[in-house]
Amino acid sequence: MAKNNKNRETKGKNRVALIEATLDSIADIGFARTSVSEIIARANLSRGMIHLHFKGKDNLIAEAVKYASASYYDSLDQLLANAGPSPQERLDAIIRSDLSEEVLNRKSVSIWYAFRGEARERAAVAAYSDTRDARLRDLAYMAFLEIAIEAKLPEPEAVARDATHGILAFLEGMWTDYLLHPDSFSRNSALRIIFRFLSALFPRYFNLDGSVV
Amino acid sequence: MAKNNKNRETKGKNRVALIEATLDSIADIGFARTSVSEIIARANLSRGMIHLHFKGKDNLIAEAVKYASASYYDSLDQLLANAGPSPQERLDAIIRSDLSEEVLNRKSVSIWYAFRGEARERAAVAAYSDTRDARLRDLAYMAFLEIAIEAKLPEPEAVARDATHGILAFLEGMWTDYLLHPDSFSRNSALRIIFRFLSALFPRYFNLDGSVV
DNA sequence: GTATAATATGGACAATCGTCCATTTAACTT
DNA sequence: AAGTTAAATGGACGATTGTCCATATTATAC
Repeated sequence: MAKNNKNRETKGKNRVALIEATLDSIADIGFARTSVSEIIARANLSRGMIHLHFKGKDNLIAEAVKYASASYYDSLDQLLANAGPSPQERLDAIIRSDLSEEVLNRKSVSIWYAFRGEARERAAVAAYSDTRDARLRDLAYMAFLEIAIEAKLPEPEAVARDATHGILAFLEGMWTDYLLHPDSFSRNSALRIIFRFLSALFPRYFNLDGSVV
Repeated sequence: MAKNNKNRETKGKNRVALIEATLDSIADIGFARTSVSEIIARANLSRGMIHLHFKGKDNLIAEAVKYASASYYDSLDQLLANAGPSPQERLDAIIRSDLSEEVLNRKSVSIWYAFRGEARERAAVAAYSDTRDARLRDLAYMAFLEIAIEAKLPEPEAVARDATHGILAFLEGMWTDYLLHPDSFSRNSALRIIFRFLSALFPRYFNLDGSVV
């Protein structure tokens, strides 16, 4: 037992090392230039390791997609745990988390866009992130619906649906902004802009600084 | 003279054929799998043509970036020419154009994201699109500023700046939406969502269907 | 119609790709 | 301590990469 654990720990260590070297390479030099030689050089491991752990490069890439997706949602979940109870506080947490340095940084945004840019990997990304993406979407929808009903807006479901779709598109757009202009990108501006739009839609629940309780 | 023209026409024809074959391949199978062999097969031309017209693959890719960028802005400009005179009509035109089938379609969105995903090509994309992007940004800013001043909003410059940034991020987000879910994406939903947010910010200038005159 | 120059072809080339395996090294069991 | 199993190495392999050139073809000029 103890032996197996130790063995598996070592094995797992190099497995993860390969995945992280792959992601590093993709973030640094792009998907197209990320070769087996590049990956093993970054991981300081020998050629055969990829075959041993993943049976081939394609599988390694697939696992890297899974890993990156899981990392994103894990970070997000961790930050979301601190959200206040009110719907506007929950939305505030979603927005701030998705724009936080822990979730949105040069490496993560590069990796995310690299995978999306490759036709073959888009399906893999979708497969591994759609269920959890749906959960996030649901979280936002419920919060908006609560607000729309309490604010006695007409057609609260339609408002909540559009607001949810809108906020997620907004966040996506901010990620693109960061990818294309990482130096001039400002998290505070991004937050203020989103909250400006939200405060126009739900004046009593948001202002330029975030949620109002 | 006449000879040179005819020669140059033929030459130019194959030059463009190579660029378009490159873009087709990138859209279809991604950047990483787009090889010289793949490109010449799609263009029905011989191996040496890439060297003759572009001196190498890297240069062909660079020209393809330029070409794709120019195509996008050309389509956009053409559609923007039909915009009405009022600021809200100009913004309406920007939004509708950027989400029109002519500008936003499976091929264009695939190409755009493929280039952005490749670290090496991000700089090239930025170089060829930033000046014209700035023009679009300026167009939107001027329109929003006009509205914000006329509506007597406090701090009209700040409002216009945020609204501009916000709308462009919104549009970016909708493109991502289309990339990830091309089948379920709805142009009408995208438009309604954007106009819902805009009508909240500027109630007398927009409603759910677009600009109000 | 012949000469000249531009355009196009397709294969040769070294370099690199990803896969796989014979071998060595390390870990664990008894 | 010897034996057994798992992990790791690094080179061999054929396939494919992008570049480039000798050659053929076509278009223009004289």
